[in-house]
Amino acid sequence: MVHFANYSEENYLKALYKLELRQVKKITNSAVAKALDLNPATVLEMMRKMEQKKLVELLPDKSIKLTEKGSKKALRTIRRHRLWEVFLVKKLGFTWNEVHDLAEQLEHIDSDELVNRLDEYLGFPPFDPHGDPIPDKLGKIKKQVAVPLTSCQQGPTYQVQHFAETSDAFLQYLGQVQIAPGSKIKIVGINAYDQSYSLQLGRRSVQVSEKAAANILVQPADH
Amino acid sequence: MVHFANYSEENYLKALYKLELRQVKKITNSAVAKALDLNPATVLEMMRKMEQKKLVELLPDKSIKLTEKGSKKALRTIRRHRLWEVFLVKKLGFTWNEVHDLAEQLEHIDSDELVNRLDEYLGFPPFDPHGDPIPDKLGKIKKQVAVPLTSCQQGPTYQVQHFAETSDAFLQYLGQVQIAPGSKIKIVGINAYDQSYSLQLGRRSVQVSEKAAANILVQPADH
DNA sequence: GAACTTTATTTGGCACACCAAATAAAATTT
DNA sequence: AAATTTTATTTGGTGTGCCAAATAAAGTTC
Ligand SMILES: [Mn+2]
Ligand SMILES: [Mn+2]
Ligand SMILES: [Mn+2]
Ligand SMILES: [Mn+2]
Repeated sequence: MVHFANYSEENYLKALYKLELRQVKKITNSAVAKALDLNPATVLEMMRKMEQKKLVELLPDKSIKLTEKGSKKALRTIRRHRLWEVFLVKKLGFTWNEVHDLAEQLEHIDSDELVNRLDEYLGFPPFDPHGDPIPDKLGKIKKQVAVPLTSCQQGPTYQVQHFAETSDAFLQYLGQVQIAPGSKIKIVGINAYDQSYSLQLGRRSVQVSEKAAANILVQPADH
Repeated sequence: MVHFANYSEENYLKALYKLELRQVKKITNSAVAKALDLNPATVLEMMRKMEQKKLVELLPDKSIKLTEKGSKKALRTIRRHRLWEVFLVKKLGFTWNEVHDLAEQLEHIDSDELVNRLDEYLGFPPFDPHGDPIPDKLGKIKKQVAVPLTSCQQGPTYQVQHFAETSDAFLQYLGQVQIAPGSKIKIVGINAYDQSYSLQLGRRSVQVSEKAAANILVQPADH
């Protein structure tokens, strides 16, 4: 074969889409490199190729933007990924935390017919096992709404979207506990005495007040 | 990723396995090249790498032989291929002639856990939609038995294995109609008057007597 | 057994997706 | 505004799989 479909390209598109979703202000080569664990030089090279293919625009301020075509393509891959995840959990009995890496492979299987039949077979599920919305055949996807951490359960991983407050004090506080847009958070427990939240961020444990938690807006992490 | 699992290697292993199954007397680089539609130089190069990895033996007479390790690995890929084919037909409603190319992609998804669960989900099917046996978890596969063309139906493609007669006259006859081990045959019809068989070989149509058909031993072509 | 034909191997190259190190440009600090 | 730090880009690689053309070896025919 030697030309392995669009394996890499699809991964770049997904990464870009997710950065845009996270409202990263300026999507740079290095941001993408970090997201995909690649060298910035590699990303730059690829971005130029993808610009040729009209999948991205490289703006004068060096930021990268998906074109309509690029977005559509990213959503097709995300659709596949999430539908395979549903299949693995619902039909093959995997648990939700086992399926991501497999879906990372399956998402690149190149056939719209296959994915549409899979969708039908699964009963057109609107969400994947992690709570993320599944784009439909036409690429329409439910807007992901960020919710305050106070309305979330223990267990799943959430990703910080933005904050409901912008005071210096709050932002400084966030810096202190190292919570930023993009951070992945698990709720470990809620203190029965003062309603404060015990959170897990990677290997770090932090404690935040209920007030703070109410201002942290998250959505289910899509893995 | 850049190191796409063992995509190519798996395809070489499958091709070698199938050539051995067809009892090709001497499996050469060019035979493999033809089977995979590659340049012989490419195959040679790959064979040397695979020899290093103890997947094949390169014999003094320049023939290629799978090692035990190589065979096992080939069978794992064949198992995946055939199970996915069953899935596509039984669960997603594809027809048996639509599934091969998809399975060609799916077979390279790297997870034993996945394929074993799929096997279970499908109820441990012994055969794929083309009638080929599916190796079990341990790589055990039912010996494929060749049957006379006279016991086959119209429609599916069969592959010639060997012949029940070895007379010069018969072999010469086969040469004339260009039927050889490995040939793919479809039965187009059986003449009601003399029981002769109308066969399709690629784009060639040939007519053989019932007597000849009885001596042509075939098995379902696995695509 | 010489000539020819076929098959195998070597050689040099290519595309893709990647990286590390050097340099250039931009942003930040002082 | 200089100096410093950070970020972006260029440059020169690498490994994997592939090919075409040249050469070498083996087989076949005469
Ligand atoms: Mn996932
Ligand atoms: Mn992926
Ligand atoms: Mn098949
Ligand atoms: Mn394959």
